[in-house]
Amino acid sequence: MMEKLQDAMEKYVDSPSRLPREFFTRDGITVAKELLGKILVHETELGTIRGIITEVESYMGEEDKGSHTYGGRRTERTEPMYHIGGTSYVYLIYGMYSCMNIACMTDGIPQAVLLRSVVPADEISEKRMQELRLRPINVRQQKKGKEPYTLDKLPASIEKHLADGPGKMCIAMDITRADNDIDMIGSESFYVTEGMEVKAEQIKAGKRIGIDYAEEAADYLWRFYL
DNA sequence: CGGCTGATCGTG
DNA sequence: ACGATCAGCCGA
Repeated sequence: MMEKLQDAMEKYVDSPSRLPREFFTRDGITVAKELLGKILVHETELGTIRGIITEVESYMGEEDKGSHTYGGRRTERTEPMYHIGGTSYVYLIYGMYSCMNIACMTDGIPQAVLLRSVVPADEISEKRMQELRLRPINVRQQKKGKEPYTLDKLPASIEKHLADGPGKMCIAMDITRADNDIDMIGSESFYVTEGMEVKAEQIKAGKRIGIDYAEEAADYLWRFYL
């Protein structure tokens, strides 16, 4: 596939280092907090897309009632969570959206960080995110017989909420189940790099979203955001 | 801004 | 049957 000149130039001018294995082979809370401000990079059909990570959640293994691995549920779906730190776990939620996590710790310990939100790291990434977000919305517009939206006429749902949720983030960065169970330390097209400096006092904490069934674990402050 | 609803399908 | 969700619509 041809690499666009713009991407080649960006890499030449600015190629921050990729996070190493040791970054991810730590506990899910430490990794979650430290991922804030780092850059998620996906090289797609549209070109390279870079997002600054601004919101994450920790899922803490077989004892965590909020986790897919609660009680030791090791199935075909949850298998990537059991893999070594730095492995992606992308799954389908509500039949139509993807959610992306990065496994932590070593093999056999299913802790992970759910990536919930990013903001574009540069102008070209923002454009590409907008284009990707337009697609499913315009499919619906088409069905309703309405005019499709364009980059010049973005709906409010994209203008104000480009990638601020796990499903929206995956659409904006073209992350699908094709990106599941990938070792992000070695991948040429899907990885995390150093990003902006984040001080401890910039990190806020809150309850995790959408796990009301998790009893006492629903109240743990394992959601972190800038 | 907060609340509500329908959409949609792999998983166990 | 059930979600680690979202867009669009409504009312304040």
